[in-house]
Amino acid sequence: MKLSKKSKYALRALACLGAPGVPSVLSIQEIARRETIPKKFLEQVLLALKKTGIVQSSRGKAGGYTLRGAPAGITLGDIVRAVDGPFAPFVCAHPAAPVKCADCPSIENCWLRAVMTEVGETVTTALDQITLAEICRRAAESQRRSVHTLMYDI
Amino acid sequence: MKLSKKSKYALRALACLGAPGVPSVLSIQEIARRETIPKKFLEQVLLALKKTGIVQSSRGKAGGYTLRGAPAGITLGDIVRAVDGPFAPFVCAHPAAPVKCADCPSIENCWLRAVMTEVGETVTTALDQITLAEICRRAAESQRRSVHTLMYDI
DNA sequence: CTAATCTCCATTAATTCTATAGATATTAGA
DNA sequence: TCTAATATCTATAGAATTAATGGAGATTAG
Repeated sequence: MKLSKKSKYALRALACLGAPGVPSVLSIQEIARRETIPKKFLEQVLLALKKTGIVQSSRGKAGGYTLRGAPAGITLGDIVRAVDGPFAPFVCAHPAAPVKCADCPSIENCWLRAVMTEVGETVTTALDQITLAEICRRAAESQRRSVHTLMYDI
Repeated sequence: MKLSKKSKYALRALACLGAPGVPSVLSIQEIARRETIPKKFLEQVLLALKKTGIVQSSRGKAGGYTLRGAPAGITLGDIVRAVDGPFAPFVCAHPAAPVKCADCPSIENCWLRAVMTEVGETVTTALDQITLAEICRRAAESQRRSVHTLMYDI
């Protein structure tokens, strides 16, 4: 079980936008260059992030993307949900729009549904504990450490 | 993000084997029939569950599968890991065999790796809180409730 | 105007998941 | 010993999803 590349790209793009000392507006092209993400694919990712209000955009020359809120107010859960949808262990345990599985008697009587819905909530809560601010902080730390290592290596 | 059908089938098969009042040895065919699972596919699922020691099997006529331990000692995490592998948000955050992602500078300096490894651990812990015993208990409960409902419906 | 940007829709390519097929090995019981 | 019912193993076909690309608008600063 793993996260999609979309999620990964979204995280990197947002960390880029949330990093201190970086222009607050970045174009798709610029983010793609910095993070080595296929430009057209990143376009879709950012569009999804925009649709859920995590980023905002401006068009035309000098346009680009910005974080819409403070990094401390954006969670890993928000990001993953924006690009991959919510975590629903099975379709019948979807938090917003549960659907009967083909192999269940009925959605009310699916005995896996209740417990799996809880599992979904637990995982979602776990993902919502981690904020973009925290991710950025740790990114910067890792960056520092890697530069440090490099100095000693040379 | 969701669990695979393999996981779902594994859960149902194990709940079947762990249900009280059911013969303790069940053949693939019998489990497939009870749970409406494609027989040859179930075969692979049970084989995976066997490889990690969750079930044991006997061959030949009158052969079949049995739980290897008590339902209380088998967790949802164990089951999902057996059939789908461990939860590794990204390949570089794989708990046992981390691999450098194609787009990371190096596995040590991947700044997402550390935080994502922790996320993986958190989710894993959550999945390991739920035991097969608990799932069976709730299955039986749901069964009872559905019969009850049926009686009133008629 | 023009060049750089975001937006939208469609399509192809790659990968993973689901399911099936067929041959072999094992075992209980007649 | 034979037979029928079972698990085991490897391979492959089919379906679905994910990843990536392409191209035609729409918008806007300068």
